[in-house]
This record gives sequence, structure tokens and C-alpha cells, in this order.
Amino acid sequence: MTQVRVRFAPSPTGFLHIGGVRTALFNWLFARQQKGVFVLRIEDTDRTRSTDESIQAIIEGMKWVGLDWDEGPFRQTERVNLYRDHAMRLLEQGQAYWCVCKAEDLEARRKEAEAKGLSPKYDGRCRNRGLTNQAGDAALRFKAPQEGEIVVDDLIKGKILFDNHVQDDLIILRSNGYPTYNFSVVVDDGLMNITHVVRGDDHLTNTPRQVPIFQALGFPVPRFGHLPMILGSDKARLSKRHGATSIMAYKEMGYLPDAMVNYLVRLGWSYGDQEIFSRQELIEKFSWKHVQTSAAVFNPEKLLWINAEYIKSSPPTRVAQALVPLLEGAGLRDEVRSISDDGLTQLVVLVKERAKTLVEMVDWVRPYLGQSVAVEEEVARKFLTPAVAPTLSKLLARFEALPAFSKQQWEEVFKQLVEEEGIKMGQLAQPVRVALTGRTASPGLFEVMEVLGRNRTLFRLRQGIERASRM
RNA sequence: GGUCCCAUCGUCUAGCCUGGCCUAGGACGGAGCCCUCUCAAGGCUUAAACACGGGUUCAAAUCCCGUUGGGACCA
Repeated sequence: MTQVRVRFAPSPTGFLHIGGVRTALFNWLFARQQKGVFVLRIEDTDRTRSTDESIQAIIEGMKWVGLDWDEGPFRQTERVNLYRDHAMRLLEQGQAYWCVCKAEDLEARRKEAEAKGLSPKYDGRCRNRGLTNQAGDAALRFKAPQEGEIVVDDLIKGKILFDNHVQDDLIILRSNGYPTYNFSVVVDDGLMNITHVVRGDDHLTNTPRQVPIFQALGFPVPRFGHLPMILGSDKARLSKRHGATSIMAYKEMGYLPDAMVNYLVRLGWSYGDQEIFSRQELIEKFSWKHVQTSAAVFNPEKLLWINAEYIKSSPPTRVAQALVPLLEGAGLRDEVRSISDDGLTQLVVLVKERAKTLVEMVDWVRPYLGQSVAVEEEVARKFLTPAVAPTLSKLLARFEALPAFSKQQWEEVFKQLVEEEGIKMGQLAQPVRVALTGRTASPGLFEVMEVLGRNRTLFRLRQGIERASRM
């Protein structure tokens, strides 16, 4: 049994796209499950659109989602000579030929053929002319088989038949000496001993063009798997209009990498009714058999739900770590420095059920960072009224009488006061909540006090009373 | 235009290969109720789908053919 070798081969023409991450993810899962090798290859032969920043973005994105590769990153621009050598070999073997047809002529002939109702493929004019490339401006074409058929047994879609009659003699080297996509891919996959080519569905019809090239070059033909596309809510290919498509944008929006991976893998793959998977589980349970054959619509709401699930269930220390850069980004650098790791973790535990993203969490955590807390005018006017001031003062006095904070004890004292005053719980709880957090919504009051500690609780309560008396 | 792919609730999907267990299950989102110091979380309930038409069969979401509709690639 030969070792599984798969690859992810993005073009560095922008940021790392969500669709790309999913393709990488399926390859990675398969490699890890099979104890195989995952290769990262940068397809940058389109020199006009490729940039170094994009390469960095790809690497950064892959690292963030935790998809580690075993070989690479290779860059195709560093391998151009390999492609030329292999092209020349095909020429020597009589499996390629020089073509001097000009683009305009080809276009004209194609239109003509179409008008006559014929297929618009290359008419093979130069196929048997035995031309050389003396002028240095000829393109090299592959002599594609014209008879029989190519059978692709796709890992996902099953057996697909392609008739060779309709196959074109593809250009493999352009007149400028640069290889075309379909050729460089085959040379690389061949030389890198790729056993399973798993890529987007948009490459499906490239497969019957590539298979004969593998054969002509003497490479074993890999297995192929074609993943369905990801669509936007209008069922059009996912693009910026549907919201963020860059993986790093999701980092900035406060998504956890594990949540991202979980969502993306479930978008097109299933394991019965299970929704949440650890990485280890994914590696164990993944199979091509349950990869969906049809395109899937990207659903931000479900992603948000999964993210919330991960925020709730991930180790709080990990969430706290991920939260730090966002807190700093929100201008809370000093506050973050003055809180201990344990303290921050405690805050995460306090609010994790309420925050669906880390960005939301920043806002939830904010009231618990300083000594005092800001209370908006409007909120204060509504809850910190002179009418409640006396009750708040009584509460303060009773809390002050307690030497140390004890959740149970303070809650008892609180409820007793409510009873004595003949009011409802909420009538006292809301003003206290506002005094302690500056908000009308917060975690449970006594959890809040626990996190604030005795001193800050009393301090904020006093401030609240002061404000209520002034109203 | 040619070739190829695809088709179950609004969305992600289970079931399809190996027909009967499907009065089609789960999840997100929606609606309602419960819990409740607020907001969440949680629990319970609920609406919501086999694209259409033929066939095969005692029986079809499941197999076959066609139609329609989406999509990809080629240039």
C-alpha cells in the first residue's frame, strides 16, 4: 500500500478564501487519517495576478485554522524549467507539436465552426505539419487522444465518462515559453507523487484533459475527487457581496478557528446527525462517502451558532488567550495588562454563555475590567432613582457588615431585604445591576459580585447610591 | 453552443448504493411555552421538504428514462 500524498494548491491572487480553506481541510483530514503527506503548493504562474502578500496571506490563514503541511510551500515560478523540460520530452516523443496559429485566426475559425454547428475546438491545423519553433513564437500543443474515452472514478461523484472526440489539443507551453495551468499541474502532481487530487468541482472538466498528459509523461494517474462549490445566499458563487470571504476576516470578527473548521467541514460532509466534532473525531470519522455531491449555501447564522457552541465548550483559558488581542485592539491594552490570566479566564467563564463571538465577548467583559464603571445617563435616570436610593443604602450597609464575600451569604442577605421591603426581586436587582455593571443586561447578579470581589462591589454600589441621590 | 456535474424543509443535512423500518429524522434560523433578578444559556412544543412527468415493482425519496431548473468548464 503506497502512502497517501495529497496537496492544496492555491493561486496567490488575493486573500485565502473560505472555499480554499475547505478544500485544504478535506485534503488535510484525509492525509492525517491515512497517515499520509499533505503538500502545500503555490500556483503562481499567472505572474500578473500573483503577489507575495497573497502567499503570506495563504500561509497565515492556514496556520490560523491549524492546517499544517508536511512539504512545501513550493512555488511554481521556481519550477518553470521542470515544466519546459517535460514539455520538450513530449515533443521528442511525438506527443506534442508546435503550433503557429495566431489568436485572432483561432478566434475566427472557432466562430466559423460554431456558425456551421460544429464544435468550437481547435481544428488541428498544425497537428501534422512537423513545424519547428524557429521564430521562437510558436506555442506547444499536446496531442490529445481523439478516440476512445477517459473514465474518471471520482472519489466523490463516482464514475464519469468523457468522450475523447471532443477533447482539444491543449496548449501546454505558451508562445512566451510559460506553461499553461493544465500542464504545470500535471507535472507537479506527477513529480510530487500525488496519489489523490482533491480540488474544487470547477476543475472536473479539466480532469479528462489532464489524464492523457499524466499517461504521456509516464506518471501514474492519481485518484481524483471533486468537491462541490460553496454558494452565497442567492445561490451564486460565494463572493464579497455575500459578506466576508477571507478566512482572516473571520478571525477579526471573533470566530474561533476550531468553530470555523467544524462549520466548513459540515458544509458538505456529514456523519449522521452529529453537528459538533473535535479535530480528532474529524480525522477518525472523515470519509469521502459522505461528502455531498451538490453545492452548498454558506450560512453565516449556523456558523455563528457553532462559534457560540465553541465559546461555551472550549477550555476558558484558551478562549481567554484568543480574546487578548481583541481586547487590545479595542483600546483596552492597559486593562488587559493589569488583569491576571486567571482573572481574565474567570471573566470568560462569567460571560461565555452570552457571547457568540469574541468581538461580542469584548463588550461583555468590558464592565469588569476597571475599578469603576460608566453608566449611561439614560440608563441611570431610569434605574438609579432617588426612590431606590434608601433601599440601596440598606443593602450596602448589610453587605458592609459582612467581612468577606460569600455568594451564598450575600444572596441570602439580598433576598431577605427584598422580602422586608415588600418589593419584587427585579425592583432591587435591576438598580444594583446598573450600579455594578452599568448595563441593564448582565450575567447573574451574584456571579457578577463574585467576579468584582467585595471591594469593587461595595465601591460601585456606593457610586450608584450617590448618583441615585443626585437624580 | 458543446461536454460534464447537480436536484430532500428558507439553509446545512440523514435516508438513496443494498427499494418496505419514512404518516421523511436531526441541526441552524422562525413561532410558542417553561425556567428566570436582566440578558443569555437551557428544556419542551410547533410550522416547514422528497423539482416535475413517465416507467419497473406487491411496494419508490430510494432503481430506470425523460423534462425542467441550477451550476462548472471550454473560448
